[in-house]
Amino acid sequence: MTRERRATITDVARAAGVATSTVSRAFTRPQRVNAATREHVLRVADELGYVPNPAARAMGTGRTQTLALLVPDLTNPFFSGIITGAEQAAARAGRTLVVADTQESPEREQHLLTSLDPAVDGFVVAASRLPDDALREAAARSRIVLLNRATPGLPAVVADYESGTRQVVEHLASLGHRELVFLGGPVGSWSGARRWAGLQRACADLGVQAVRWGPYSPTLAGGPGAADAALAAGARAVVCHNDMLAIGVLRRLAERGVAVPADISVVGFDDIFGADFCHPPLTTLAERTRDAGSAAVGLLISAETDGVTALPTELRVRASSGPPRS
Amino acid sequence: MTRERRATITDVARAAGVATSTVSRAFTRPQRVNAATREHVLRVADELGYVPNPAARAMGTGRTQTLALLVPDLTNPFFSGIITGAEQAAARAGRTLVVADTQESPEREQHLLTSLDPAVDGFVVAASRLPDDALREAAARSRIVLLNRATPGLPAVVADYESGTRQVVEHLASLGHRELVFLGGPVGSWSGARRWAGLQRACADLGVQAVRWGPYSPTLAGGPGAADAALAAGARAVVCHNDMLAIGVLRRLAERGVAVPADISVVGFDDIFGADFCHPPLTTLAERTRDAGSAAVGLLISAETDGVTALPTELRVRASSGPPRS
DNA sequence: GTGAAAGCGCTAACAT
DNA sequence: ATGTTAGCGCTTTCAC
Repeated sequence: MTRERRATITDVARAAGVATSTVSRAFTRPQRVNAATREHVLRVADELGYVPNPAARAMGTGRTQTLALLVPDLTNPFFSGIITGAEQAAARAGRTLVVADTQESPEREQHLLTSLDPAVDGFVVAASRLPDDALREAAARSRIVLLNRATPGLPAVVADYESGTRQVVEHLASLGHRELVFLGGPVGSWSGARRWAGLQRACADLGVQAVRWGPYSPTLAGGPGAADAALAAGARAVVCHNDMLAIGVLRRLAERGVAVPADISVVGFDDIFGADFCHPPLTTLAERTRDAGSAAVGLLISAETDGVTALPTELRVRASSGPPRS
Repeated sequence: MTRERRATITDVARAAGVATSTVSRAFTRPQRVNAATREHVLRVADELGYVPNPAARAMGTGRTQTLALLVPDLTNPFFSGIITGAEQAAARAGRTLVVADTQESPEREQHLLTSLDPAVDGFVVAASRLPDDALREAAARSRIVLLNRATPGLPAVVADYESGTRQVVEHLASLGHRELVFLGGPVGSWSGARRWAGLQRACADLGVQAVRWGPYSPTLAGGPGAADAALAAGARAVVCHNDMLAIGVLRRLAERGVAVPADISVVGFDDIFGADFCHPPLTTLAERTRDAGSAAVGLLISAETDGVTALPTELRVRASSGPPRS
């Protein structure tokens, strides 16, 4: 099968009887070319099936009109919302989005940041696992917006964990809980640290005892270990690092015949797909992931160089939390 | 903040005291350059933080080392597996993957196929909504591999629906069901058509009555309408276009106090994230989406031009299906 | 084995 | 308003 050679700007120029620069302008600065000529050029281009070659365009301008989104785990539905939001915002702005999976690996994240650099105009890095100085160094080369991670000097979009964790604690306290266990995720997780810090502050204010256990894997697979530990210690309310872990915990508790929420209340973070139809439906702190994804892309495009955008969160109370059985 | 200018091949050549062509060769044809020179060049390049510019490379060669994946709906977890598999296969092969959402729109799919064309070396188009001739036309310009869609002349990766649907019908028949209702998805859906065709054949062979209703939206939102219709007609077993719809149906049945599976059995397709922890856990035909994604990318890279790869499916029997209450 | 030089398709001065 | 021309960073003949 022989593929047709793509029409170039030169082909269009020749067919339209104008210079290549006119064709170029007709596409990039329509107002800077006579209306009639523009019409004509555009029509000829269309007939020839001409589509500008972004690689060639990138060479002259240095801008690729492409943005990269780095996520730690493509299979985690939490990031689906972010991807969707980012993709929409990029598409709206006429940019192409490249999505890459860092597989929770700082090395791979670092590698992508350098190898993709010449190919893109900037990065949205979600839940970065990189140390602050590595991020700042990368930011000296490329435009970077952080998502659910913040470090001084870099623009970031984060969930408002301060208010969010307070909502969680108030909810549990109002149900009569006086102590809670935080089932923590990876030690290096920035959002995990913020969640725990917020919970602690809120607990202190509201007279609730809080302890942190873990780390547990922030996946369904982390559930059994976390659930067993909570059970062994007689916890009556657990707050999990994220929904994946929380759902894993729920499943393990069901296996072991433990009643939720009568025996133990379970709360998660993220409100991922599935949190409302697992059993029992999960009480969780919802983040506006679509908005976060599109906000991050927006910052990237507007060339923001600093500042933290905090997005509101919302506690979704479902059946996994309730008053402790006395 | 002034960003450092990226080192170019010229910088490396100058610093290493060789010609640019030697630097180029050191990267692209390591064996065609003296080992010592190569070492030296590579070391200098590393010191300068040189990373080849893919856009420039693309101009000379015409290959961008970038592949595009088009999906109808990024928020559908079914496609998460495909994205993951495709991304892994692309990364393994040193390619970059671009993911775009067609939003179930043939027009947008068409548009992406042409506008992205010069930017990528080929497309994986998942669950294409385009008519056969539009696909063939696109394939004359770009390299295309279809996923869960097939049309003569184009390479494709599909699930083995023939065997899969038979497993579904055998399962229901073995439980004592003598009739089933297929709650169909979008009319234009190729996989929907194959699923229905397979169900019909299997039903004919096994003496089961089958009727098709719909179309319903293949989303959670499609559930209520589909469930209500099934209920009104007294269906005892429904097979849904996909898991999203099936879970929507499940939720609606729960709302209406209908017992699953005693009153009605529900079966889905895809085994998406959540299918095993919704309530009751959903019996569904699992497709190997990760494998499908990576297989499609593999075909793209190996420049396959035709042939259908059928991937095995597996029925996951869970609690949503059972014998009808007599 | 290595260098010199000609493009790849496009944009952006600079002319006209 | 439009044409001319010089690159952008890299690969690739073609010489040496």
